[in-house]
Amino acid sequence: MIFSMPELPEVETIKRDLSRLIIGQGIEDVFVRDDRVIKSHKLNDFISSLKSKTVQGVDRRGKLIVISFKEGGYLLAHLKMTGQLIYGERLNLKETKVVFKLSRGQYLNYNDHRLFGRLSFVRQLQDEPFLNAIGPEPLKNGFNTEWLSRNLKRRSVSIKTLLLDQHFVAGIGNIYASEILFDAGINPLKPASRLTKKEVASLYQSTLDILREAIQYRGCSMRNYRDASGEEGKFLNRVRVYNREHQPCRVCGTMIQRMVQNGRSTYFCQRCQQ
DNA sequence: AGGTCGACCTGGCAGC
DNA sequence: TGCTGCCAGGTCGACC
Repeated sequence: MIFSMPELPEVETIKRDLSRLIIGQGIEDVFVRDDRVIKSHKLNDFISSLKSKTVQGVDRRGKLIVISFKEGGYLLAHLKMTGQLIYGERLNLKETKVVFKLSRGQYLNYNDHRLFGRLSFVRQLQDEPFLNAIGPEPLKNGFNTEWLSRNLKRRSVSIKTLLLDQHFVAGIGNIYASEILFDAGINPLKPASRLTKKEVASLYQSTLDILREAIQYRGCSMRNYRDASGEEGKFLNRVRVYNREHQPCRVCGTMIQRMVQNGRSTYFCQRCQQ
């Protein structure tokens, strides 16, 4: 079993594919096979709110997929670690938790092996607390060296831990946090407030470079995600440090190390990230 | 209020 | 073989 571990680049890839596939389609029926994935208070409300709605847009905020409807309201999907949105024929797997029947005879399947992910329907985006609380999009204008420099100063936690904090900046997860810090040449243990001006500039540039490269390669592991072109995420072949403990650094040959920060694995090169 | 840690889940896998 | 316990990681809430 291969999982996707969706972070910003993976969710962005899903968003782009779904935009192409489901905009304009109506939801004819909703089959909930496990109501634990539905965040709304009442299951019947969730189903009746979505039936007969027509998809107007598919967007992304951080790692959250936001599907909007012509009639108003939003379907929010947070895939957490093992959630998948798969378009095509109706699936009947053990991990298929919700199935949407669409108007062109195809289906949108929500799979979630470990049940961490959640679907919800909200009338307004403000009704979702997560959306009100998360930080800026790293690939948009509000995120820049001045903003970083100003906000890093206030935080004493390690820079790796801070990059994972969705309230600080949206969309970065455990894989890309390690990759970004390696690319920037910054030690993951360094307190955010102690980054030099030069390191802040590197962090900004590496965040953009790594996330853009990952999106270009369709993320890390979308092997179970089917789209019209049948492509898979290929960024895992390009990671510099993630999951590469005891393997040589691609830059200097030093063995990549793994350590645990706040219960999460961090991969880094001791020599390149002083 | 910032920081830390366990809970939520399931299955693969190492070790005995 | 079969058991135990660790590991994967996003987010929330409890606690200091």
